[in-house]
Amino acid sequence: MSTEETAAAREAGARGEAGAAREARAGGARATGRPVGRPPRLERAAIVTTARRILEEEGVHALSMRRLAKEVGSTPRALYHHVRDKDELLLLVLAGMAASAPRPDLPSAPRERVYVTALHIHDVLQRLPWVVEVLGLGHVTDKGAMWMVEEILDSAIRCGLEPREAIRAYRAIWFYIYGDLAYHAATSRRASEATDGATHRPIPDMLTPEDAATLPRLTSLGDQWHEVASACDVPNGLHALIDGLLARGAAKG
Amino acid sequence: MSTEETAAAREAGARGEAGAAREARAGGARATGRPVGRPPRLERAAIVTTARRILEEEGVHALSMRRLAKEVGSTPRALYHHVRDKDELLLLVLAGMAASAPRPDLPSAPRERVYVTALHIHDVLQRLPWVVEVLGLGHVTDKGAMWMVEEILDSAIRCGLEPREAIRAYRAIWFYIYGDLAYHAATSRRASEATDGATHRPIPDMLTPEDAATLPRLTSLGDQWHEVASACDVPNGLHALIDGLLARGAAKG
DNA sequence: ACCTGAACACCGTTCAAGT
DNA sequence: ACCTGAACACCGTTCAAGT
Repeated sequence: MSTEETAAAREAGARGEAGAAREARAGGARATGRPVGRPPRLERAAIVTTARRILEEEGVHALSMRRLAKEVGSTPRALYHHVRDKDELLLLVLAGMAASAPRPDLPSAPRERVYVTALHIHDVLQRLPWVVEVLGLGHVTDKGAMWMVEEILDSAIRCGLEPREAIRAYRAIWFYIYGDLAYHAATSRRASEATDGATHRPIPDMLTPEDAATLPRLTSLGDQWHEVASACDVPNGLHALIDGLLARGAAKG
Repeated sequence: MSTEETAAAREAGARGEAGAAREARAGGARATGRPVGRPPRLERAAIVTTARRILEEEGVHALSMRRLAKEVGSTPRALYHHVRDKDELLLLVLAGMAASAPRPDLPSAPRERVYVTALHIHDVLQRLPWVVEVLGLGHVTDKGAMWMVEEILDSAIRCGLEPREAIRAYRAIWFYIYGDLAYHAATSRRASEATDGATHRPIPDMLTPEDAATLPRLTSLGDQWHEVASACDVPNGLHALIDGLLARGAAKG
């Protein structure tokens, strides 16, 4: 009971004090020793854990408040005593996710530290497609992931970038990683939803013979497109992007 | 295309519909001249146009089949005679969007052609946030946008990249652009939804004083983060990315 | 304080008819 | 062939009570 309380408090504390205070009060007693109202049957931690399981197993589209209520053996209304709304629930599920992957060993050369950290961000999130979907809703980063931002900023500055250039470099790296993950999340989602033969039609599949004149490169590429598109090019792309970002900083300084 | 036109006009006129002649067309008569069933009151084009207006004015979350049916003066079921499902409707709305922006003049140097085309993609889509949202659902590109892919591939190859390196380069550029657009779409969506004071909290806003030791760069950056993040850095980021991509190709060849 | 059942205002999609 | 009204199986969220 007490361990669950601290777990809930930790979870809530990741984003604010109000939730933690409520959890600490719940099931407790007044100064008189009399229990204060009905004791809780549900715990925030149980709700969040079940929500995370649904997200992991079936993705963000499968998580509804009604479904979640059923799985924790309660009613939709009861959930709203523990989370303000679905948005807050998603934030709570996100909190602490970064800690699920061990922090990698980093090389000493700062340029390589940028690269290895960026690739680590990508590799961790690639295995957690639901996290990418939730981030796509516009939610902030888990605080446990902040060391990665710090590392990229610090290494970029040690490579000669001005602080604000380093911020821009971090953001460019993040947009590239996010774009890759979001693209693959979207295409695999569509592929799994495909009921009939209308599978996903990537760029060159909509070409007709008369396009050969105006789109010769795309036409001649043919099957190579699918082959290249199905392989992961993020290591190569990150190297190119980081080289470009650091070179532009070095040229100025 | 004459007898059935009057029939349709009569039908629609009896219902008090204005502009009935415009709607009388497609499903008309056989070679026999016999009308084949009830003439259509709805046209696919009208449905798609109204859907596009809703998307432009209020974004993808505002488009529902029921709302759309109301706005075209019909019922939800009737829409399904003209589109297979909501997915097909979104595809139809997307088709032809690329033609809405004039094709820019391109410089002659291939490296600059890659850059100008990439920036054009970004600038066009930045003004059409709903398109980004629909693309995020995993839909394919409008065929009218294919010249941009062709241009980037062709110029990259003329810069010395192998065809499959050029594909990878195009994809890296697209992921970066898409990441930037999706990020800004998500944050502005959240900002407009913000009911209470809980506005969007970007990365450094969750720092506490005791984080100064482990996250010194982020701590010292402070307000610079918001300043840099609110400015558009895509031109700079594209230059860096393209430099890196083309240099890596040149190094090999 | 916490929970329940019912309701409100929505979704996408389909059934069974009507014209 | 095209349309309508009603229905099915869902949503997130809230009201009015019960314990």
